[in-house]
Amino acid sequence: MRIATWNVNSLRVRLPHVLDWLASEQPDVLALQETKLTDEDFPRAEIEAAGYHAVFVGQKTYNGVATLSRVAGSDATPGIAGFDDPQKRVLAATYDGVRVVNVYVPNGESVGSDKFAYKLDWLERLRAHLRDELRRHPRLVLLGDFNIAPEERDVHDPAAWDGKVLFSGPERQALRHLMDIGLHDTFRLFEQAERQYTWWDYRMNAFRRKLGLRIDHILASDEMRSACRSCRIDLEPRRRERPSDHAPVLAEFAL
DNA sequence: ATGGTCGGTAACCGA
Repeated sequence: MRIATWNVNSLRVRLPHVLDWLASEQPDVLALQETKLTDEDFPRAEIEAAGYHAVFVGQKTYNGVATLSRVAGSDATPGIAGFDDPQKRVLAATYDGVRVVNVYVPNGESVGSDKFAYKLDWLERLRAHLRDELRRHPRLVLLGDFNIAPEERDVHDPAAWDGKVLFSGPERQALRHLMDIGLHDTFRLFEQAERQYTWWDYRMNAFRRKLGLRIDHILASDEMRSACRSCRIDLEPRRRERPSDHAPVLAEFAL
């Protein structure tokens, strides 16, 4: 079972890239973030023509998540239980007994801002929610744009990013705290080359200069960790014309 | 040198 995540930064603009990537990589599940469109504008027909089912929860202009899949998902559940958040950032569904939780974690704007406080609060609510989900679903994958680089090796210049949003102490601690419930970074289960990132600022030729951060993750429960066989970042879509600022991440599970 | 580039939407906000 191949499970992937990709922040597309507007599904309307990136649909050709997504359709090409589905054809070339043929993931069983692809979690998309920042679709930036309402449910009525979701390109369902184009996705289905490519042989994929879709569940989605979106809004105008901002946020929005969608999960595409070869087989239809069941028990699709938007949001975090008990948290009436108008921002559409979470969508869970079950595929062949695997609970897949697709998240677009708040960006946080800058350390100390209101949006930063929202990000930390949001992560704590997600943690409580996932603890319950894990009890019900031992086979669980939590994936998406976390807007947090876990370690120094996930940042092109850790000294410059020290204390900055996406790499600040409170954010990294919140991510560790979330992973403490029993979630494992599939990327780090395997030997990886150095300086591998999933996001590069559009400005200053950051991608060409390899100035990135690894902020998109595929986390696996204990049972799914045991089944995980690989995890890699695909840079090919980021090299194309008019790319998303994020690259897709793909993990393979022996299921 | 505190900028820079995108996307969405219609003067800027969010990332």
